[in-house]
Amino acid sequence: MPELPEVEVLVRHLAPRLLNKTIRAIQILDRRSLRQTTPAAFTEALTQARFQSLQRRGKHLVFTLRKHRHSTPLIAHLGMTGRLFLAGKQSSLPRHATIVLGLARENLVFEDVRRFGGMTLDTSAIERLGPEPLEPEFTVNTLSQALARSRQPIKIKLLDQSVVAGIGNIYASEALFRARLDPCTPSQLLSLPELQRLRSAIRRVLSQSIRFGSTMPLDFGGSASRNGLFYYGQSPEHAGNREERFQVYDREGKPCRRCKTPICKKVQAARSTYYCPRCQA
DNA sequence: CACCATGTTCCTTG
DNA sequence: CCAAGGAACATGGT
Repeated sequence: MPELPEVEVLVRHLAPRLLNKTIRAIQILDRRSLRQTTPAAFTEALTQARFQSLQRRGKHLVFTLRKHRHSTPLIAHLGMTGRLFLAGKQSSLPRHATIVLGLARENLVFEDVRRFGGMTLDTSAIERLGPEPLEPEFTVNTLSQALARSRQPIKIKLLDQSVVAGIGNIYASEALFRARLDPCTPSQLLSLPELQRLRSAIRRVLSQSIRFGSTMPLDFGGSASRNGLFYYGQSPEHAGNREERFQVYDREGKPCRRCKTPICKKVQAARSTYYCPRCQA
């Protein structure tokens, strides 16, 4: 699930549903999902705390809770396979549920098959993030400065969360296709017009994907069998539309939508990059 | 069995 | 000190 658009849609879904609700009980089923804090400290800080706000920063969910007139931040990251959802108290927990925050009538469930994600009270990871790509702070100037001294391929640099926050492996390829840039271009060689195209392409593809919903409709589609667990983006028109949503990602060998040339795949920094060899020359 | 997967961090090397 | 590359983390799907 987790790149900026998916997290954003999830945040918009959860925020109004959590507002002013109080955590009554906490179950930590797998302490590996707790980062930089002990179960005791986590439970002590959050039990009887009330949800005041929920925002997104990069791929992180940032909850602000209120307890004894103090604000406590709670950070969640979904890693590769993390999910966060509200479920009725009577519904059974999924196999890989790791942390359950019990509210009055529902549970906020964190589940994570691979356990690359987690929750923490430590905000330091947030502070190291680069600008929010959809905010005015993300300018050609800041992008240019972040890339100026790097010879690394631009595709790899886009995955660096200190350059710009929230882009992952899917949207890095998608943004470069829309900007018509070769993923292998050394970052410092990008011209000003190219950087403008890249910034604009990043903003367009992220905004469009937020509008569209989740990139992982099948994950949510399976929720029906889980009785009561629900997610965003599970409307029928979202089923099986991965192919329509992406211009290049996971489309190796299929015709470029713009020029019909077969899409290529190559490995950079141990991750797959997809691109059109003609449009992105 | 082999390889691949939406992410991040830590260690090593230059 | 910094940039860059690679392994590690853990599990499931094809």
